[in-house]
Amino acid sequence: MNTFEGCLNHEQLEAVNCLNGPLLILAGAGSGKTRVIVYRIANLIANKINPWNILAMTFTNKAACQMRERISNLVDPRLAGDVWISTYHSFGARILRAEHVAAGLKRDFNIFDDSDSKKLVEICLKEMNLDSDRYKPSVMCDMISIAKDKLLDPESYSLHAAASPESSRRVAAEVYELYQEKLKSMGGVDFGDILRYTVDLFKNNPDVLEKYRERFRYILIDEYQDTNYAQYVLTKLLAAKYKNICVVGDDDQSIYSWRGADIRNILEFERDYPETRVVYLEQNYRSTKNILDTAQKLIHYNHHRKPKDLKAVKPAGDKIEYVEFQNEFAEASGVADRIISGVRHYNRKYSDFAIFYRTNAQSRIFEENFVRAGIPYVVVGGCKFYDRAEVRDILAYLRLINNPSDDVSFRRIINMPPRGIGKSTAAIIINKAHEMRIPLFEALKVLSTEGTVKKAENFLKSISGLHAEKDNMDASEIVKIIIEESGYMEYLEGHKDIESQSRMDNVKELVSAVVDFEQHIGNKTLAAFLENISLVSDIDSFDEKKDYVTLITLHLAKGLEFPCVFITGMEEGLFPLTDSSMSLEEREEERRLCYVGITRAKEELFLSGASCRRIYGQMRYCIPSVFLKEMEICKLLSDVGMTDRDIVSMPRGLEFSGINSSSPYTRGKMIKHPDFGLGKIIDVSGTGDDVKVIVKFDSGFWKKLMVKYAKLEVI
DNA sequence: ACCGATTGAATTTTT
DNA sequence: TTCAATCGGT
Repeated sequence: MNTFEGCLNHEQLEAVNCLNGPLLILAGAGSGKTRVIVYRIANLIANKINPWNILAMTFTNKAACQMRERISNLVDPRLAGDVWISTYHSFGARILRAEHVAAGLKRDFNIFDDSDSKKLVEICLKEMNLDSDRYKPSVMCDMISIAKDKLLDPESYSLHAAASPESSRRVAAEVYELYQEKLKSMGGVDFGDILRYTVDLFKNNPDVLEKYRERFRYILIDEYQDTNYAQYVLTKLLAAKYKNICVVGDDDQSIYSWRGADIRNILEFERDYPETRVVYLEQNYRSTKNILDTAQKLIHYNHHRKPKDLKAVKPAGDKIEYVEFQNEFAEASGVADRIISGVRHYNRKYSDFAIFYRTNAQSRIFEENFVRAGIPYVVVGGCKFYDRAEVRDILAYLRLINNPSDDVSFRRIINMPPRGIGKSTAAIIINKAHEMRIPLFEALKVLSTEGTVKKAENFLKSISGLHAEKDNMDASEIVKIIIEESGYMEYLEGHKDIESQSRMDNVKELVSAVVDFEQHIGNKTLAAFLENISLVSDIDSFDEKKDYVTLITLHLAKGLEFPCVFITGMEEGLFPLTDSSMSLEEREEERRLCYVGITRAKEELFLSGASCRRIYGQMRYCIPSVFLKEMEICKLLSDVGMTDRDIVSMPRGLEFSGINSSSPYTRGKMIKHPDFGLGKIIDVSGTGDDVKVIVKFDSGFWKKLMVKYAKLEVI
C-alpha cells in the first residue's frame, strides 16, 4: 500500500504488507512494533478484509484502547470499532459468558482475582487440617495458578506431582483438587480458569470452535514472548484453520516467566507454523545511541536468546550517569534535585521523568521527597484502588448479589460492618452449609427460617431482594442501595480515626466509578461492571497527558517510554532481586528486566543505588549491582573481590546486613582466621560487642563470624 | 463478640 | 519498617 510507505521503513513495510499466512515479527525494543501492528490492521481493512474478522490480543486493556485509537486515526473509526481488540482474559471471559451453556458454567459466574483465590486456598488448607506455616497459602496458590497456566487439571497435576520429590507439590495437588471443587460449586472462575475453560470449550465443542475460527480469520498477538502455555494453545486452536496469524515479540523482553510465560512460544513459532515468514525489526527509533549500546552490552550477558543487533537511529546523546548515594534518602533527594534542575534549567516537563524501581516498597521514600520538594507525581500500581479494604468490602456485597453462591465474598462481609455474627455464629453457618452441601448464603437462609440468626435478618433480606431484581436494575442503583442498607457508611462514620474520612471517600469514589462505567460502556448490568473491574488493572488508568513524574515498577514500565528515566536501587540483592537459591535462568530474567528498563529511556538515563539501605527496618550494606559492571558503567564489584559467580554461590542466611561504626573490620579488608586461614571481608554488621563479619575464605567457603569470638587478624 | 496489643513475615504480578 | 493475623482481656 503506497499510503504507508512514507511512514514505515523497509522491514516494517514488509510486515505490514504481508497479510496472509503465519508471520513472526521479532521486534527489538523501540523498533516500532505497535506501529506495525496498527498499520497492518489498517492495511487489512484497506484490503477489504472485514474488520469483524480481525482479532488482536494485547496484554493490557490500556494497550488495547491505545491500539483501537491509533487504528481509528488511519481508517474509518466505525470500521476500527469492529475489530476485536482485547486481552486474552477479557477475550476468554466474553466467550465464556456467551457460551456458558456449552462451557458448563453458570451465566453469573464471578471472576476471582488472586487475593480471592488465596482466601479460598486458605479455607481449603484449614479444612484439610494442613499447617499453614508449612504450606503457605500464597505458595500453594501460585503452584495451582501455574498448573492452570499449563492447562493441568487437578488429576493431571497430581500425576505430575506424584513423581516430584518435593512434598509441597504433592500437597498442592491435593489442595488444588479441593480448591477446584469449591470454586466450581460456588460459581467462581479464577484467572487461570478463564483461559483453561475457553480452551476446554473449544476442544469439547467442535461446532463452537468452528464458529470462532470462521469469525477470527486474522489474528494478531502482541507481546508474544509473554504468553503462557494456555494462551499458546488457545491461539493455536483459533488459528489452525486459516493460519493467518501474526505474532509480535522480543525474547529479550520476556519478564513474566515466573508467572508462567513460556519463551519457547516465540522461539519455536517457526516450528509450529512451517510456512512462517519472519521479519526482524532492528532499527531503534526510541533511544539515543548511548542508551541503546548500554542496553545491548547488558543483554549480551544472557545466553538463552536469539542473537540480534539493534541499530540506533538517534545520535549518541548524553552519557549515562550512575551515582552511588550514601543511603536511600540521599538517593531520593538526589533524584528529586535532578528533576527540579531539569524542569528549571533544561526545559523539561515533570511528565518527561519516570522513576523505576524493582519493588513497590521502594516508592514511598520517593513520594515523601517529592511531596517535600513540591514535585507532582503519580504512583502507578502500588496500592490499587480496588485493593483497598473498604472498596473490596462493597465489591463483596455486589458479588454476592450477583452470585449468592460466592462463599468467599460471603465470608468477607457476613460481619462487615459488625452485626454480631462472630466466630461461633459463623461456625454454625459453615457447619450447616457443609452438612446440607449448599452455599453459605443458602445455609443462612435455612437457619433464618429456624430463627437462629436474627442478627443477619436484614443482611439476608437486602442481598436476596437485590439478587432477585439485579437484572432489572442498573448497577449504580444497586450499589447505592446496598451501601445504604448495609449501614456501611454509618459504620465508617462511627470510627473517628483519621482514615475513616478517606475510606468514606473511597466508597463514594466506587459509586462514581459505577456511574462512570455505565455512561462509558452502555451496559448497565451489575455483571458487566463486576467483570470489567476484575479484568482491568491499575496501569490501564495511567494517563501520560498529565504533567506528573511517574513512579513505577520495572515490570509495569514495559510498553512505556519516557525522555528521562531513573533506574533506582541498583544494588546486588535488590536489583537483581535475588536470594541465594536463585537459578541462573532467574538471574537472566532480572537482566532482561533491566534491559526493559533501560530501553524505556529516550534521551537521558540515570542509574542510582545506595551504599546503605534500610530493608525491613534493618540497616544493610549494599554493593553495586553486577549489571553496572556488565553495562561497563562501574567496576566496583572487584573492589571487594567478588564476581558474579561468587554472589550466585553465596549461601543462604548470609544476607548483607547491619551497619558498623568504628571497627577495624571493614569491607574489602583481608583477614586471617586461626582455623580457616586467609579470607576477605565481604560485609560487616552490628555495633560494639555485636560486630559480625561475613568472610569469604580463600578456601572458597563463606562464614558469618562474631568479631568478639573469632580471633581475626587484619592483614 | 469486640477491641487493642503483640508477633511475625516480608519480591516482582499484564489478567 | 509496615502490614496482617492471631491472642487475650474486657
